[in-house]
Amino acid sequence: MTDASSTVTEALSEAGSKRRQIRPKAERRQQLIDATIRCIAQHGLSAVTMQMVTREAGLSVGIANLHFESKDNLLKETLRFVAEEYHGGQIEIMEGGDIPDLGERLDALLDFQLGRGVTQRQKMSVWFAYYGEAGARPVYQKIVSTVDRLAAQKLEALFTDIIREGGYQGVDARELATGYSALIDGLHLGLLVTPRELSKRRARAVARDFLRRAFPQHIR
Amino acid sequence: MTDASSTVTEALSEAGSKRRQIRPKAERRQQLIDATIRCIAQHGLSAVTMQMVTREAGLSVGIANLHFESKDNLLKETLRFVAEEYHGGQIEIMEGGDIPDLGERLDALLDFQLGRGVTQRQKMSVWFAYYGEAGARPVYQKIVSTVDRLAAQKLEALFTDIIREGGYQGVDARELATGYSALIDGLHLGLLVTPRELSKRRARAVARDFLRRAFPQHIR
DNA sequence: ACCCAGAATGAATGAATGTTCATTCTTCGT
DNA sequence: ACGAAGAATGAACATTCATTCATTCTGGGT
Repeated sequence: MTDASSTVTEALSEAGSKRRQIRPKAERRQQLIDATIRCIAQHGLSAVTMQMVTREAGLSVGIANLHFESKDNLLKETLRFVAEEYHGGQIEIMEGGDIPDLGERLDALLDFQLGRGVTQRQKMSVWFAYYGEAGARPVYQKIVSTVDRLAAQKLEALFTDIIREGGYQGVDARELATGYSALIDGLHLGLLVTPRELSKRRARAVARDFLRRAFPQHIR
Repeated sequence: MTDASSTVTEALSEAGSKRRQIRPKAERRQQLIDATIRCIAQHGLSAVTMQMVTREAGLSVGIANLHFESKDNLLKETLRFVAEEYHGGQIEIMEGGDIPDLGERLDALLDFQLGRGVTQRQKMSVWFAYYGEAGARPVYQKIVSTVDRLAAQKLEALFTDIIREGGYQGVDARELATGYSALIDGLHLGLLVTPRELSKRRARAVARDFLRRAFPQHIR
């Protein structure tokens, strides 16, 4: 800790050390996925290169093919990670034993979907970069479909509970869930492509409005 | 017309003639843009090459750089074309002197946005391919923002008229327009990425539901 | 103190791609 | 019929990038 060599090592590691470190496979994988996310957000999916990603991760080019077999695979795993993180977060809230009140649970969901800071914007970029390619790449479609379907079911279940609790008439949970999901996706798009026209604040207001119109007793 | 050489020429042109044809600049540009759209839809934006596009157009590689200076420019112009076509169509309907009844005009708009056949799917692919890159490419953001802003204004104006005509209370035209636009974008995404989960029929029903909830007297 | 399994490196390789331009060909006005 | 303007071609070039692998290095086990 206090001897000369470790001091040098730490100083170098902050500046861009040449010192080689051996770390477990799982850690390196995550490190590379995180770097990939940052690169996609900053340069766009089509401009991402292996050199760029490994440089961002502070590692050599060879290592990417050591832990992932190929660039294609790295990109695929990155999508899987982002998809599972995003949908996993939603699902946790929707199942949420944490929040017994259904109206509050809806609020928490909305906050998760349209809240957060810069990080969220990075994830959004990645999200839509893959959507853009999904039309031509069945692999991406499949990854997204899988997690998407589960989240859709949970949302429908939550809406069903709310409809029952509120005794709302003439409302179809499934259709409403489809609409709400699409609305959130569309708002994400707006935040990404025309941030000048659509503030995060207004996006939240729009989504809340949708929910209020459907479940007036539960929202505000 | 009836001599041997022209017969041969026509036969060859149907099979994939080597015969060189000179055409006006505007026509060649459109030909290349159309080919680009098909290539993006089929292979994804990141996989598109100049060879692919010019081959699809039945032309040589050199011609793309003759009419557009570079690949970047061809892609930019293709986005501009798709954006203007899509938003132009919407705007025409919304201004629509053709359809005096406001409810019917809404219906026509919805049909335009979620109707059409295979062609529409191609355009959607292109649309979202660019959205995916927009986060990292200000040029794309600008092209989309420009046409988007105009369409948003027209939609807000139409909603304002409908609100006045129906005497709807506590409804904000601007917020509703933002929500409706986002909903349509989200439904397009769903149609593109998870066509198995979301049929075009159901997408239309969801959008119609949104409008009915806001303007019950005007929709069905 | 020593060793070695395997983690990490990065120069080298070959394939793919955007762009150029010397050349060929078509069309149209005369 | 002829010639010039310029549209069209595609082989050649330079660059960029994913992938490989011979080599180096690290850290835990003995």
